[in-house]
Amino acid sequence: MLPTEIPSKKHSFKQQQLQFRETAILDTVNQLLSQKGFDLMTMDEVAANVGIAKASLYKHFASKEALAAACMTRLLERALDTVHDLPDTNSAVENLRAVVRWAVSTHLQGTMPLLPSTRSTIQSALQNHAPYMQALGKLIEQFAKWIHEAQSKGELSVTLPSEVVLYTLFARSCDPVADFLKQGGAFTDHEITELIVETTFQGMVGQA
Amino acid sequence: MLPTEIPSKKHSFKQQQLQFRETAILDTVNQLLSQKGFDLMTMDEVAANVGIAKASLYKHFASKEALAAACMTRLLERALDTVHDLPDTNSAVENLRAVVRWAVSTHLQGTMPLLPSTRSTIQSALQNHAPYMQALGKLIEQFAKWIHEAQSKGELSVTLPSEVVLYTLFARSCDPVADFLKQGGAFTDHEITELIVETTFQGMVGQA
DNA sequence: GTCTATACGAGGATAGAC
DNA sequence: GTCTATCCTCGTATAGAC
Repeated sequence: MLPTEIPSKKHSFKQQQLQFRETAILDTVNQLLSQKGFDLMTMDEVAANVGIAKASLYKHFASKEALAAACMTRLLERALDTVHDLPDTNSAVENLRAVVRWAVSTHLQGTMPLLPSTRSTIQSALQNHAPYMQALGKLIEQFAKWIHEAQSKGELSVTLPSEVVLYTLFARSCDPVADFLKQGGAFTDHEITELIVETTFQGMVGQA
Repeated sequence: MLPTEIPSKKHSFKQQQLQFRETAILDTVNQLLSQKGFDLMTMDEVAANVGIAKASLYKHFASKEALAAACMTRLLERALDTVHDLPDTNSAVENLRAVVRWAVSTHLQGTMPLLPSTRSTIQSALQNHAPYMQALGKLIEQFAKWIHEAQSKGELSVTLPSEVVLYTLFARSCDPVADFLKQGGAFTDHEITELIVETTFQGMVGQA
């Protein structure tokens, strides 16, 4: 027995509207997560900013954790897109620098949800969210490749364990230095980004 | 009219006990602040860990904010002590490295309260707490001196604005890289500390 | 100045009408 | 699947006895 009351055209339109609203929700969450982090973000706030009732939020996402996980997954997929769009002509280090540049500048625009520090309650929710973990795995795999290549070419210190490089890349994406410098008001977003990329790769001592 | 009922000896003893308990409270808070940060730390937890009733806590400190501020002030005073105890033979850069080393290793021991990121609610409470701001001012002054000296000697990149160096010093004290590496279990605390100090000053590229 | 008990608000989540 | 109204837990802070 086929359903008779809903033509497929209207169904597709409904689906689109649903999709549209979920995108709006995730945009709001993305913004709030970058401004206040998971623990300080409230569902009331999310609902108010989206312009819907809190109960409606729970029709789209089962919990605050699920909402944050969806948002973080979307972020990782965007990161993968960014990585994919890098020019083939880049060296491995140039790619790594480009990723940090993208992350810091996203952070400065206020659209970089705080990456799960060891001190937030999302941490475990993320680890149980398969799509997030899968995207993260892909990203890490790509980074590991570049790190290895850069080290074998001498573009990156060989004495540095690759984990240190990997974690440093992630950590710089939410480096509070960016916030402090922005708050100071003496630099443009672009200048701040370059300063952080530079200190990350060249250090504060600079070239001898 | 002098008080008659309390001999000065007993009074002093009472004072000592009070001091002792407050130290115990601050030790607990210090530990909890480094494990969970301000927003996730609860007063129930503090009271339980100290072994006193929550109401008693409020006899010593007026609010959660006041408690955190006292703890952070004590931390800054310890930092000042550390700075003061550095050998005179050190160069400016060596002093800066020593400070980062102290901070990271304190962090790894679980006794480094998270420095006020722009995303916590303590931020404003700290700015209104005179003792904290005064200690912070002294520390910044000393750092600024060393940064200037190091740059004029060419021990630190001259193209780097001093604010960037200053903020980076503070940021590395609560660098999540340390937590990630510790969680990985592949390195000792000492190794982690040296890796972070090294990447902070020499960068990931290393010496050409 | 320590305790037990409680007031009070905030926030995550749900009920039930439309 | 959107709304209003409500539940319930947790966390800050205080009251009041000893």
